[in-house]
Amino acid sequence: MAMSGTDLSRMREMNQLSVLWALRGTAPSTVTELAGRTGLSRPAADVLVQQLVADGWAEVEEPGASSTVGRPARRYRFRANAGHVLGIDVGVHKILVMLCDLEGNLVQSLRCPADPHAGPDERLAAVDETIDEVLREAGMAVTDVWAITMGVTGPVDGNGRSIISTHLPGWRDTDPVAHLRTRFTCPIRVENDCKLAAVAERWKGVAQDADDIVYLLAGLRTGAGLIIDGTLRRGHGGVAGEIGALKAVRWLNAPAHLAAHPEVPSGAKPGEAAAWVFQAAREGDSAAKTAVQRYIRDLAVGVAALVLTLDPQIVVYGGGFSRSADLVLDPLRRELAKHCLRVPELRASTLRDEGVALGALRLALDQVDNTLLSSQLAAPVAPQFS
Amino acid sequence: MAMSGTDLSRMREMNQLSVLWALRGTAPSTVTELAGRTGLSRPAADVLVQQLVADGWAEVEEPGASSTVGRPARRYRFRANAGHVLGIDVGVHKILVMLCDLEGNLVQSLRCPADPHAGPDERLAAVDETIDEVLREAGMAVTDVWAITMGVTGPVDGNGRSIISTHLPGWRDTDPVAHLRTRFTCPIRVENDCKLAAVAERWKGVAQDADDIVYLLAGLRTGAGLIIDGTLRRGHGGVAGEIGALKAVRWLNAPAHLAAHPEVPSGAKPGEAAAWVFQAAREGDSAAKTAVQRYIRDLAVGVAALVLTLDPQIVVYGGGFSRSADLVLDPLRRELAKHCLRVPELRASTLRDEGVALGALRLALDQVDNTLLSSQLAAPVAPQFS
DNA sequence: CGGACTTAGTAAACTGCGTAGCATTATTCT
DNA sequence: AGAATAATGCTACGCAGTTTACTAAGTCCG
Repeated sequence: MAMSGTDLSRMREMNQLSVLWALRGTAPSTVTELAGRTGLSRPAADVLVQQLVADGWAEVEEPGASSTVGRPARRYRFRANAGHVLGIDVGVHKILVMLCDLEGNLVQSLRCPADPHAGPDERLAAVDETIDEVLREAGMAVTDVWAITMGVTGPVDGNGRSIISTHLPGWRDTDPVAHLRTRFTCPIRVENDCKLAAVAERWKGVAQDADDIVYLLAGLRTGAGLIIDGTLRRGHGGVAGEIGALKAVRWLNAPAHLAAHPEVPSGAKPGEAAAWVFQAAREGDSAAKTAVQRYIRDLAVGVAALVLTLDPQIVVYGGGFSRSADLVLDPLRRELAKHCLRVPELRASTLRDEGVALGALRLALDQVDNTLLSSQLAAPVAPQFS
Repeated sequence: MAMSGTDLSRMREMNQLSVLWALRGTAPSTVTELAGRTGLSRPAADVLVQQLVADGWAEVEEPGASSTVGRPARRYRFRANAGHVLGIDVGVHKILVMLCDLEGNLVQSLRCPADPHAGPDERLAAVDETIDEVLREAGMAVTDVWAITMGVTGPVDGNGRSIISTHLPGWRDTDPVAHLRTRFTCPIRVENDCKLAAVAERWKGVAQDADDIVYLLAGLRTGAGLIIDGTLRRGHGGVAGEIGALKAVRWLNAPAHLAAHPEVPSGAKPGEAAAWVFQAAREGDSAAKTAVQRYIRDLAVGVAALVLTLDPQIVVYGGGFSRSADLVLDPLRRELAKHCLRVPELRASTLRDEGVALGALRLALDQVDNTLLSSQLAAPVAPQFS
């Protein structure tokens, strides 16, 4: 609560920001609309929006065919393409790079397969190539990128370095932020994949209406991302949500139930085996149904621990297994009812394998908002460093 | 981020608040000091602080013997006794009422024993009597109280009604907020005791330096209160932290280990039995040491679940058993090291049985800050309703 | 003991910002 | 074509904080 005194120039800054926020995320607006939305008088809104145009934050749309009586109004539009941000999902098997503008509209994206055994140098080189390709196709230069967020598996510290464990080979000794800094001068952030996917659900997924969310990344590995009071929570050391480490919580073993089915086609990869068991269960195979049941029973203990701790409004079931959410949600809900005082809503993610990259985009956009659009409002150029 | 436009009158309001915040919690200040602290010019700080004096928020201290060169300055002081708040701890065995001024200085407090079997009407009557006695001794009228927060055992919903379970007999069907509203028109809040004690640790306890805190109320019942990013978290339904409900977490049984010692003096109450076992363990009794060990082992599972979920900076061990923290902290730390990825600091509370009431005071003060000292700054009178 | 020095308090002029109100302009309706 | 409607542009106004200058009230030192 360290309020500080304000003078007139700061007031103008605030009002300019207020107009800018009123401009964003809406259809092109007239000055009168802006005045109404900001609570400012029309002349004030007018000079402020014209300043925004002069600075390059907004652009004018001259009146066309008017549909109503009276003099047609000029409309002003936020220049969403003044800058762009990158969201990157570095997975074990794939790399996904997305580029969007300042309003979050997807401009370009590219998925490229990755060698699961590739070391950090090789993997980062593949990331670089994918980024280059995306920028090339979008016709962007390096300086058009205002922020980058990258998602990786496993816990990450405040500096973006992997700690404790990760399934990216050799990643423990890598500093991906430093790598990206050799090419980009904008703010760069590296974050855990579950946490990013959680952010994505609140942004464009099934949890847009909630402020307290537990997101489950369910696949061969199970992880969680937590949003409390609308904000992603990392914990003091960046390992919030890693409930699977508790021995009483059988998250490590839970997916093993699925692989243990006796009739799984030999030679199937683990992920395919799980999908096969889910399908068999859907078709009535009783051994498969038992396997799924056991998986859910073990999964539920960890989810219950998270739910009892946080009392969220919504639990989102995402990750690779969310394609089989039809088999999981109802039994999981019943299991949770056994454990929890208050059972939250349970929803299946619909973001498929794009959640991590989308969440990365959102965090990068947040970074831009905090750096450029809050404290001081300069002309639109890429912010430096973080 | 719904920024709204500002005009000059609002700017003055903000600056007045800024001066008020600069005035609070510090020694009486000169205008020059205020100007420096707020970033305003000296004339501006001057007229603003004089307005605060006129409104009754501040008072002047005429210059006395000056210790430095130059003309001695008038000093201005926040009028902390312009209003007061009540913090109430309604326990099973006792009622504790505290009264403090707007800067949090304790003005009066009174503890009075309660009949464990008393019903809600009788208990609330005792609360009323204790409040009256405190106000009488402090020479305060009902209208001098600007906010009240009351702590009770067990989960509480957003309206202050007990849900799920509580150990106050008959409390489920009581509306304590409505009861207090018959006498007080100020904002009233009823909150779970663990949560309040957590708030107290961050305010005046051992966790003043942390923003992410797990507080354990350890006694015959075990409970938890969570502070994340400096804010008390209730969860969507008010049951955040109730990890003890999980069967894999043996919090219900954990204290039973202490009572099960074969040589506990017969006729001892459960609380005394636990204290006896702790003392015996301290003196080397091996059966007692085993009992404590088992208690800690079971306690640790639940704590680990909370810690793994939230990754806090500090875990505070409070509640009735915190007198025996010397026996608990080190073994608990070792147990946590087995379960957790990152072991947080573990500290013992020093607030004895005053934590709940202190936390209640703090929340009541927060309420005053939000109502009176933030949006609009009227003359100092008690806010109405909540 | 008195003048130089330091700091506080006060009053004026100045600048900047948003508001209110009115004239002007562009379009539709009759 | 003229009335009605709604946006735009312009000017005078009031208010808040800053700057600057000056006065008041102390201390320090020769």
